[in-house]
Amino acid sequence: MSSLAEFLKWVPIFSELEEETIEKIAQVGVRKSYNKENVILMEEEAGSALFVIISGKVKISRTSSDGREVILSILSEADFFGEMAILDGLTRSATVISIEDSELYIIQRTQFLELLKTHPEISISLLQELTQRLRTADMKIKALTLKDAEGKVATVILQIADDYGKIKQGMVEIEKLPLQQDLANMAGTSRETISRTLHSFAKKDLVEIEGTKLRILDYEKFKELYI
Amino acid sequence: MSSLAEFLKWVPIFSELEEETIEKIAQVGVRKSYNKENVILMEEEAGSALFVIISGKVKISRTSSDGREVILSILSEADFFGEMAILDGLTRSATVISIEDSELYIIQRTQFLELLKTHPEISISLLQELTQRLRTADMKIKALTLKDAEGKVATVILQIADDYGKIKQGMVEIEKLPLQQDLANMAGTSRETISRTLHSFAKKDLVEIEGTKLRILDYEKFKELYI
DNA sequence: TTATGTATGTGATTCAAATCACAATATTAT
DNA sequence: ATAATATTGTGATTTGAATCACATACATAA
Repeated sequence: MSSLAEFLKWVPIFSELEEETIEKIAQVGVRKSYNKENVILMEEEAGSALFVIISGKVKISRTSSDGREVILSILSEADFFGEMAILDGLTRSATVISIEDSELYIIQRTQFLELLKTHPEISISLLQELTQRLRTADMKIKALTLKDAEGKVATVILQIADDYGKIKQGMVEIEKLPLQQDLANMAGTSRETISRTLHSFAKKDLVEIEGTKLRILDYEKFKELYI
Repeated sequence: MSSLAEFLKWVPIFSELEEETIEKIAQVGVRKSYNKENVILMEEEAGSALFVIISGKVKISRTSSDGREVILSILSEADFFGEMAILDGLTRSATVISIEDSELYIIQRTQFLELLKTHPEISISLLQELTQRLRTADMKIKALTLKDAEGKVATVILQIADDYGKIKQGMVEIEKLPLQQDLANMAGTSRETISRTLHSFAKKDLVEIEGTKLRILDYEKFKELYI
């Protein structure tokens, strides 16, 4: 089994498939590397493909006419994107930029649609993934609508922790917190508010900050306080 | 063909199916009527089913601990809800309340999953619908993050117009605008801000308000100004 | 019809958070 | 190592929109 196929087995939407099918998938796409801060996809761009992240991290964002940015999500290893344009044929609604050196596996639209047709079980996994994303989006809308700055920041921290936090002796540790400006663009606040809020969390002994690491000292309590 | 089946043919996720399949679907569910302002589903409730709106309107909302409400969407005839809990098996994340007398068609989880298995083409339509919802959610997140009150109100007005506005001599008319408090809960602003903003739009000759009707005088211009 | 509740309009006030401004650190390149 | 650049911290000020407070208009029921 090729190493690419080994990897694809870990991608949720493919994990239910038989080995031979995965081997086939490992042949229809191409690998491509991107340096940090490279634009992978542009808003309004036509043409479509499914992108699976082999390694690295990317941010999905939308930008306003005056240049301000909202980061809709940060994706990493085994996550995928590009499925919306494939499914409804409309142009891309967001920009994708690598925030670390990244390697992607790219499957063209037609090949992916073919896969969907021949392997309906992929649809089910996809439906589950989209459902999950909708739940997250709804949660974000709720936070943006009802919570104050502190609550919004907490929501973003919790989301990052869920996505790639590691549990270390009862605490949840985020190895490498995004830049404050990126956190601000995720939370819908200003960079200064992120700085002040993180320090206020630390003063309340809810988190511990050490360089670029952030530890949530009592995850359950933190969640309860701000969800 | 039963009148219920006639109706189901118009529901996007079923529209691709053969007549006999639709007849079958028309037999596995039950019809149920709800008066205005009835709670149809509660947040955190377990158990699941797919609900298709035969007539009427419902609002999907989430409520904070202090009672403030975000309206995530308003659905009407041929729209459906409840698919998230079915697909991922988690509890409901939102409350559904009728805002008009409504009639719903309810298909239980197991029956619906069975349908999905035997008719994979439903998955594709479902994927398209969820994709559409994700696009809308992302747009909302962008608006809530980047736009000022005026922009948020405009976004909500445009969304309502897209959902059930009617084109009348070049203008887009919304027959029955929701209450200002509901608009506020959709836009993430206060009721007073809705009142002031709508009047400001009217003063700028962007819209015309007549009782409960709202006409967007130049839809394209309005869109361009605020999207 | 009158009254009783519901929804809307609008000024005045308050307040949370954005913005501004700049110092203090970190990080990266030369 | 030193300079150059990027990131973070923090006070002071401004500002947009929430809140408060109440008048007016509109529905619905008695």
